[in-house]
Amino acid sequence: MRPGANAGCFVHTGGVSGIRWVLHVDLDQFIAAVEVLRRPELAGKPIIVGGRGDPTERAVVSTASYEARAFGVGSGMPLRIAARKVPDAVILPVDHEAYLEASETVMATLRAQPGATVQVLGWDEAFVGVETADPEAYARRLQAAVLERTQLYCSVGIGDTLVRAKVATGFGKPAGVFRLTAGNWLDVMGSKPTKELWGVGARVSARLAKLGILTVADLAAIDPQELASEFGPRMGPWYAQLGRGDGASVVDDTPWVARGHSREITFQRDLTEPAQVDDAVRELASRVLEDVAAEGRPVVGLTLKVRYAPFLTTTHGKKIPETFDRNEVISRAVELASAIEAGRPIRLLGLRAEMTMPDDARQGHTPTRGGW
DNA sequence: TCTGGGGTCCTAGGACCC
DNA sequence: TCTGGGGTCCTAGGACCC
Repeated sequence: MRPGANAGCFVHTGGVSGIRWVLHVDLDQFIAAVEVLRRPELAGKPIIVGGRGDPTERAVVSTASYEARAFGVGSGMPLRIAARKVPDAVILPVDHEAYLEASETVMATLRAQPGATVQVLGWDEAFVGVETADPEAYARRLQAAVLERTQLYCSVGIGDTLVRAKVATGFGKPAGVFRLTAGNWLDVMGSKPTKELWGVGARVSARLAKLGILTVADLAAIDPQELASEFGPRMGPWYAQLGRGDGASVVDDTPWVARGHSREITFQRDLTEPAQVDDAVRELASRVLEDVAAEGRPVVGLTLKVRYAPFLTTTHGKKIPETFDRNEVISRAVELASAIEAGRPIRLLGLRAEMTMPDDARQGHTPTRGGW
């Protein structure tokens, strides 16, 4: 996204006249739906996908079907607890390749639509920018095309900004279409808690509440600079903008360039021996190196993440001179591990490698943390 | 018998330099 | 013999998203 390249709506002067719209396409219960496609007998059953499909292991739910969600199961919940809530659930292992393949077919279908600019956000969602006089009709055509090509249902949010389109999708689920613009934003969202906004989580909404800001309408009314003292010069004003639903309206199909790659291992039994830690770090380093090698860009930094049982997480990072050298990276990773507290049980280790960025990589993002 | 794995970006504070 | 002010770089930690 390019801040400043962000003029909002305009009227196309030649050919088909229309306003530029942002559509947000989100597949319904994507992972569960893909599983049902290859196992039709599962249709209508409560399906939980997570980890290796074994609810006795440490793992979490990736997706639950609507039938399972009715029992209170959702993404991120420990698999063990989810299994307890739904005794009859079908529990399946995560199959990344299958979802990736389905996802690529969906995205290709979106890109094939006339006039569409597609910005992929993840396996199961994308922004589509388009000029049209009838965005609802265009949304219905997108849904029909995706369904025909993949047998998957999706919901579509229509907006005059990325934020409004993204939030609108929630009102369209399942398989529906909903439009949010500057005109109806406050009518629809004003009374909702700030946590409903894309980019406001539990922590920030709690800090906002302490300032007396409870609803989206409260947040929309705040002077952006007023939040800067609480949240910093960038995040403060950005939250105020979120409250109004304002922001970028340009869908950017620039191919994504990863800043780095990371790998994590959760141990089924906590590690206690230094030798186990050493082995695990070497294993992580070689996995990360495979991912980095596929990019062909040198490593410039390493971060080791350590989660001690029960749930204290620390990180140890280091910049390193640009290198492709495998042994160099592994020995730096092992060095980082020397910061680990001796004798303390370890539940998770993660290693992230940062890479050099190409010169033409996009700069000056609006804060989004984890999307585009 | 709590808490995956893959990402991104922001902020605070210390070190260091002039 | 007691401490300015501005800047950059680096690390650790926090927050959020799918």
